[in-house]
Amino acid sequence: MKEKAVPKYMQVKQEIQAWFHNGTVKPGDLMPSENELAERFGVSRQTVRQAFGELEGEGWLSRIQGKGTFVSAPQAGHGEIVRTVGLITTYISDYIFPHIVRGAEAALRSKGYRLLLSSTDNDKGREREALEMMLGQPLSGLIIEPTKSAEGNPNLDLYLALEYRGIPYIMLNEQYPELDGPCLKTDDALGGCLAVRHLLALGHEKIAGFFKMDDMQGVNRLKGFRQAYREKGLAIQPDLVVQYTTEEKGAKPLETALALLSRENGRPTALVCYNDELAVQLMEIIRQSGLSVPEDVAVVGFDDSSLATATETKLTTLTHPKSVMGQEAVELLLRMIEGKLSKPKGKLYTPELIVRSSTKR
Amino acid sequence: MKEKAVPKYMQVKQEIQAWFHNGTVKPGDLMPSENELAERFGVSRQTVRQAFGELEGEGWLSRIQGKGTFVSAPQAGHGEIVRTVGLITTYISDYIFPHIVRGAEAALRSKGYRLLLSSTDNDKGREREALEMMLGQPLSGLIIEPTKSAEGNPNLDLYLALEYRGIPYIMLNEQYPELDGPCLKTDDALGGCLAVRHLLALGHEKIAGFFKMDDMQGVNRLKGFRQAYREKGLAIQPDLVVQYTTEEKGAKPLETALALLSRENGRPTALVCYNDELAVQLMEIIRQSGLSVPEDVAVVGFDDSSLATATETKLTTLTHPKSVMGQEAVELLLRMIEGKLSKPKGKLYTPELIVRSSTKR
DNA sequence: CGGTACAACATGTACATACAACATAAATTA
DNA sequence: TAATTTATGTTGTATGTACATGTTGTACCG
Repeated sequence: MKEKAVPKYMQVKQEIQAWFHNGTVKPGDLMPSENELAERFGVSRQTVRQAFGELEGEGWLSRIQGKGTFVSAPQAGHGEIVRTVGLITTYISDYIFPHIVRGAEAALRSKGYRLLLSSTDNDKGREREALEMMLGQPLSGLIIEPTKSAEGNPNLDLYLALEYRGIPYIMLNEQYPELDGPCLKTDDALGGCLAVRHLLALGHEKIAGFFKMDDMQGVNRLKGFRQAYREKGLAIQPDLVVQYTTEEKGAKPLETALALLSRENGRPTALVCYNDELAVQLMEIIRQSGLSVPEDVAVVGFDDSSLATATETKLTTLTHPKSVMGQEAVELLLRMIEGKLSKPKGKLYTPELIVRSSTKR
Repeated sequence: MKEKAVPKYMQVKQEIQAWFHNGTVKPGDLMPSENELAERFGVSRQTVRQAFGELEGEGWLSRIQGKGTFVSAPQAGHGEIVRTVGLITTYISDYIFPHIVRGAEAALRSKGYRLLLSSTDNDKGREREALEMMLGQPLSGLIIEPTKSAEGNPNLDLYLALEYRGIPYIMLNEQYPELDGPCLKTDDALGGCLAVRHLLALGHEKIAGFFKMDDMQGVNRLKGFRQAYREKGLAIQPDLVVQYTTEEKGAKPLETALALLSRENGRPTALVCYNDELAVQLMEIIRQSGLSVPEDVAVVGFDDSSLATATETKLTTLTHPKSVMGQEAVELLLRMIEGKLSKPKGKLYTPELIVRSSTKR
């Protein structure tokens, strides 16, 4: 997955396009001269010319020999009503995201809107690409699942461009702290809390937790995990809390689990997993360790995905709105688009614990 | 006599345009290389490039790195560049379809195209809705997975509209018999054949097959199923072939399997399942019948989905290109869009048998 | 015979230079 | 003062070089 081959003139072009979006330059303005930009970007004048040439071809700029280069007025559209909504998720193919997409698509189709889809693979650079691509043509509104929401927002300028252009948008699952638009999410802290309360009520004391810490969902689920302990006046054994990132998810949590499970004493009797995907992997690890679920080790997942019931031992997990979230996001967004909403408010879904056969005692 | 103000690149451009008009070159032709023209016109390669660049922008030429410059088909371009590709699948959220979408999205994003997504839920009415919606605004091309491809095509008029408007399209998985566009699919008959051959080689004789018959994939997989029997000179026991439709898939195959497995004598020793999804469900049925996989009953699935390895008993299954199919569909479509393909041809993927622990003896 | 490696050639990117054409404002001149 | 010239800065044209990247056919090798 290496695509570092972005030509300079393309970078220049995108940078300049960003100026249009965020209002650095306005229609009618005189652009800096080719030579000045060349020096500012550290490229040759020819390279700037190539970028300008494409932008002129696309109608963003108009050049007048001897005078300078000007920003074109936003082509007063063909008057056509745009009925297209963008959806940017972190992943498309994995896990619960297809259900979110599905819910959104169904709701949009029933309203006569088209769905533009893109994904970021949890990479902020790709998030930028996706936003720029969507902004390149007319758009009614946007639904975005933030990328690595716990780590800041380098694409803030593009979100401001959205607001500048009056395109409403909604966040899914988490909100960037820098922004204040509406957001639909689950009460992840409560979910973590419910999971641990359930296990404590079953008599478990050594409960290990595995959380992905580069998005707010993991952070909040861990927060709930700790809160449940506090409620009981218990202290958490630090080495039973495993934190990892997206990049590490293929190995670190599995290896750590294997190490924890092979302990002679102090072996955890229950695992709280960041999501069902990890839970299923850890159940496999448990089997390989010669232990069984739920007799030796109880397991709790998150999201109530299809994986939860595909395995032989059905997984105890917490619900996630999934397709309902996609659907309601669209409904809220369409009301914002149609201007029928004064102050859009997000929604906090309350997760429910589904007790199946992976927890006991 | 100061009319010498015609730039060289403009003269070159006009000269080349004359070739289009007087038939010196025809659409699809390969233009002489930049270097050759530069020499012929007595100008530098850069000057030729500038002329070519404008002609490309106006739609006369298309350039392919490494191959050459080609004369475009005369399309009544509104000049406006549309870079949006539609993708219509039967389902979005389930099974292998997210992977196809993912492959397509990644390929499109890297080429600067946007992806319009819709789904039909395997319903021809919704397929019509989706097509109409996509046709409602400018579109570069379309990738479609046919709905119930074994049952005819009531939306033929819309496909003809696509051709009339010069919008290229590609079929996935199956092709409507009425149409003859390019199609990417797997060799499902071979897949069915491989599955049965494998089981016969293991000594199984009573092999039951479960096939969804309202799309061509199921029909072809059954065809391969029967062919493998013929090769061995064996006859198929008719009641071991279970056919069902999308609407029946929730109950009929499961109930029939339960009935077959509870037979005193004549119980099948192996099941060939339309796909992994059904295979996992049938493995559950087998467990409920007090039997085990693969000791009592062997199971073969199709598509090598994530379900195949999520279960305790890993599933023997046949590969499906999945995301590669989405990616290659996009690559083919973009070449068609850019007019760089004279006669687009589909592709037939060869499935491979992945032997895991669900087959034995 | 089939696969690999490589050479040849196509377009793509980047930089450099030089001068021409044009617009504008300041300086000069009638 | 008004017209003209000049200086300066802009984009436009033209050419050069160099290397990167993608495609294709051929020669080679197993």
